[in-house]
Amino acid sequence: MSSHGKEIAIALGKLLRRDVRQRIYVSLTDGVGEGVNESTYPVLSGLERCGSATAAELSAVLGLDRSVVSRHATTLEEAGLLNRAPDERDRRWTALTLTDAGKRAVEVMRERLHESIDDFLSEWPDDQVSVFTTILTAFTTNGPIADRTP
Amino acid sequence: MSSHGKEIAIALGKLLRRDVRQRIYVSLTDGVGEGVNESTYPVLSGLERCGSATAAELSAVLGLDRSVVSRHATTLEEAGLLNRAPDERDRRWTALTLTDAGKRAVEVMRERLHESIDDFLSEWPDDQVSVFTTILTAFTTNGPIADRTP
DNA sequence: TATTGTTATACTCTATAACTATA
DNA sequence: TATAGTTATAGAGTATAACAATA
Repeated sequence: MSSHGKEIAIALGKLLRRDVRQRIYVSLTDGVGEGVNESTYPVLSGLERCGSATAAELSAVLGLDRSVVSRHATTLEEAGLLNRAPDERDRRWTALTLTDAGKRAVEVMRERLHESIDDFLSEWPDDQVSVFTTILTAFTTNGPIADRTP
Repeated sequence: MSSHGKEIAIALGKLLRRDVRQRIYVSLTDGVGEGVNESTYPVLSGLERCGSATAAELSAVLGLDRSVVSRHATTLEEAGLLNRAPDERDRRWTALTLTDAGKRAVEVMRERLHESIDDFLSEWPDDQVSVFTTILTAFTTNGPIADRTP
């Protein structure tokens, strides 16, 4: 019944710091390729998860305006990491799809991320890591952090 | 020996989203007072932890440039939440100190934060919450997120 | 000479608004 | 009429640079 709110609040505060965020994304994206940075990474990553999507669909997933996604898509397109194509379902839409180079870039960054996380977690017993993962996932899905808009 | 890197990466990605960050800080600072927002909250909160500090000291703690801290301090000073005073230790310095109103504001926000976190965590067994807290704290202190500059 | 606080400036990122095309 | 994509504009926040004051 002890209260961990304070400790968690401190840890959360660190995570939300701009310089910390920046360091995370720089370590992820450094040297991966032209146009890949803190801002464009989520578009690249989100596209990999969705397979293929429109700017509007991605904007909902990423919590960004569709105009922002469109601009980042242009950057990534110019870098040869994604393609634009007319969407057959509705000719108002534009389907965004990763190129092979785009897929490779995501692969590299994912591996960096997962490896650095797993490296750190290897210090802890696996059952404790499972608990950590479960609660952290719940925290960002149903917790005080989650979107409550219906 | 299972790999939780992927799940944690997804949760982390959500936490780092701008709209999520904004929602967190709005829920914390909403209605607390003039000038209290996502940008100035860390200054207020950091000052509460340090007791009294200069802009340069705070800037190191918060990961911001001292010019930014100085400007936020002006905002908070104008709102009556902190005071500037010459620092006796060195007359080049300016000591920032919370006013009573500033202390009350921090108190309100801290309570909101801790309560919402504890509320969420009440669903989980206390020993699991302890594990979560321990690993999360380590994650932001020694983990892949932490500052490695000596 | 070096450091703090402050201010002015430039840069980055995002949201909003407006326009075009398609339904 | 309504919605997606795109582009232009404006706003917020930060870092950098420059200056004055003090050590």
